[in-house]
Amino acid sequence: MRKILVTSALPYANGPLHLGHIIEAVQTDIWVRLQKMLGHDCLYVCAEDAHGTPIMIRAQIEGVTPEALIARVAAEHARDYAGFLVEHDQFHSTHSPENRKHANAMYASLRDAGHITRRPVRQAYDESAGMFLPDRYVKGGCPRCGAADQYGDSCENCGATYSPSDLVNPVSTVSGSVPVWRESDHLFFRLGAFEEMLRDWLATDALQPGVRAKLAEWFDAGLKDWDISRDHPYFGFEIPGEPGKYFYVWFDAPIGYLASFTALCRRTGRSFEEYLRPDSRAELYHFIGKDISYFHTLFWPAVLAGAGMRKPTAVYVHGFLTVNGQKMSKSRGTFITARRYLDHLPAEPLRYYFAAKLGPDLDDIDLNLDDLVARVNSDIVGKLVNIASRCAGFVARAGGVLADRLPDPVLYEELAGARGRIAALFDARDYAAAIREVMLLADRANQYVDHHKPWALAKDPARAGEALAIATQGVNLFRVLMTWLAPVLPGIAQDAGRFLGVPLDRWDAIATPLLGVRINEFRPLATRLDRKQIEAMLAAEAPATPAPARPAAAKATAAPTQAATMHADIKDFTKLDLRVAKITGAAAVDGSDKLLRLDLDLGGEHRTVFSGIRAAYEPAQLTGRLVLMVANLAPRKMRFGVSEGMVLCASGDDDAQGLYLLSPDSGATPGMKVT
RNA sequence: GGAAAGGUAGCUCAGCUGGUUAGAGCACGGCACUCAUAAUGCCGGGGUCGAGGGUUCGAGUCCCUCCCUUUCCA
Repeated sequence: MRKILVTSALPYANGPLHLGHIIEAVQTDIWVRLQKMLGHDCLYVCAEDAHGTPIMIRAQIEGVTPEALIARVAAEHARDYAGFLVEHDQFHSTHSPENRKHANAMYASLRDAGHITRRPVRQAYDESAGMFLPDRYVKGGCPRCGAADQYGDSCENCGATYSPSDLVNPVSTVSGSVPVWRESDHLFFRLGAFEEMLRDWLATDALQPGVRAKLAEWFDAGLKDWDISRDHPYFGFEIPGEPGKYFYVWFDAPIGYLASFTALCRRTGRSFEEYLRPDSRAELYHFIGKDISYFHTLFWPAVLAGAGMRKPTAVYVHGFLTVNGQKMSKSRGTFITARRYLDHLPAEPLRYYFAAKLGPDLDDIDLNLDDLVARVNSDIVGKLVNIASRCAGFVARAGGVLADRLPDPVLYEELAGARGRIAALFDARDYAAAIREVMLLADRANQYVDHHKPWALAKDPARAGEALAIATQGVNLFRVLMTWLAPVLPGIAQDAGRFLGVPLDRWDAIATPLLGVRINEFRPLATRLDRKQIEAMLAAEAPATPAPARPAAAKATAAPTQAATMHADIKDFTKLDLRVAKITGAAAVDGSDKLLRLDLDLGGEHRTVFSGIRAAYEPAQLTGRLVLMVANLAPRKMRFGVSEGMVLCASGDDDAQGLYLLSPDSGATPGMKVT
């Protein structure tokens, strides 16, 4: 039995999943489900990618610990994957004991074998925040075209690439201060030592032609050492024997595959060694997007080999997702999170649509929303499910039991006999070709029913048996087709299995038709999509990622809140002294189940405020975060002391909707006026 | 800036190493049928294959230039 271990890329734990994540997860999930149906021992593992500066900073902005942030995001991710019927055998985290153990051990192997070197790196340093700044956290003018407000690695205006020190008037996006340049020692992985091994690996069919070409370019450019350490403060694993230095997030991220698998092994009693030792006969596949092929086709195999483990059997790279022909865009409303999609539409149509467009190579995939509706309605409802729907009545009226034999075994074999070919197309990840073939055969089934007209036969009591036979043939053709789509449409396949009285979970089960058995009442297996659902989704505000202020784009359809009833003039507004404040301390108030006592720094001035947010926030989460406050609210004497202002929160009509502190964007400092 | 992939009917896509009148599904028009979630079947209109050059007896398919789209660049 083939033993197969499959991964898809780890989602980063600083934000929600969007459809770009989902297409990869769906591609992987379909492949895994196929292998399982074929009878192989196939496992699908994934994990949260939980380390790095962006997580640390995001947590600061939200006023929570990194651990709390990644726990929350992990729960959201798990919910969204489940919503799209993506079934992991193990879902873990890079911030786990297993990952620390593997990262340390692999690093030690590399170091002991002489693959690690050390040299100083000059990097932007934010003195007020006390941290080194990744390129993306320095902004400034492009040194080539002069465009303002560009990231430290490349210019979005002219496409130039450079380093942060080249920027004109660089600014830290963490604190808004001007960064200085500081040197510190970094650890490097010496990739060049693995060139020959990588070239050999490249010669196998582990990689698609497009990826190979890309690799050849990298070889030509010369393999550079890879910087795998970052200095304190950093959210990650401290490197053994290197106080104050941490593994770079991209070093321990792919190791997360192994950590997740280790957790699975412990849970199920499998042998990690059997899969990862250099001479393992198990297969290891990574599904990834083309943006991270560098990490997976150079560093990762080299790290594995350097640590005495096997290399991946293959890395399968897919293209990017565009929506309606364009890059997903927040301002156009086409930046679609998984949650937003699921709030308005069912998952399986999208799984089908992605499958119908996914090929074996790196082409980008376009999600055309009108096409989605048309295609799903006509293929799934109009063609496929229709076969069962139109035949079920004849079987039911004849007593609910299928005929004892097929009237057209040749046609049955014509369809069922294609199973090897279709499995091969799915296996080669040419889902689009597989779907085309299945739908062509679905047409044959509808033609068959149409040609033999069971409804005419059923009218003649003497020929009622013939009508049942035709319907039996139709139901069996449906079973064949639905089996093939089970990896793509697992929920519908499960319902179809209930209708047929047998599960559609084995690819070869269709070698023999279903005869002489009772089947169950037919219930609609899929409903049509309505373009209105698409429109509703596009109109919905993307949660958690408010669109940038752009009045012209504001939808007139946005429901006005009841607050917009009374006008305040500018004088009313200027009476309020709104300020940015930093919480320097927070504690529960004895004798009150609602209040927290907050110590606030207003840029030199200190205030104490009692705030009724105890139900929504743990005091420990709050220290250090920035909030907005009304600084000139008349002091109010309370039982517990004097409250010298009020912090601002958003809330719904009732407590159940929660309470949310307001924060300024990064860059604001305590004491700034809000106007 | 360097590089890759793509530009084929209104829409989404097939067209392998160049070879008879360029295909499918959807949409559209006509007919048929009524079992089925207004589903299905049959027939049909519709493309100077991004533009321009070139190689060839012959190019959507090879070469060059340009335009557009998407993506990647440790």
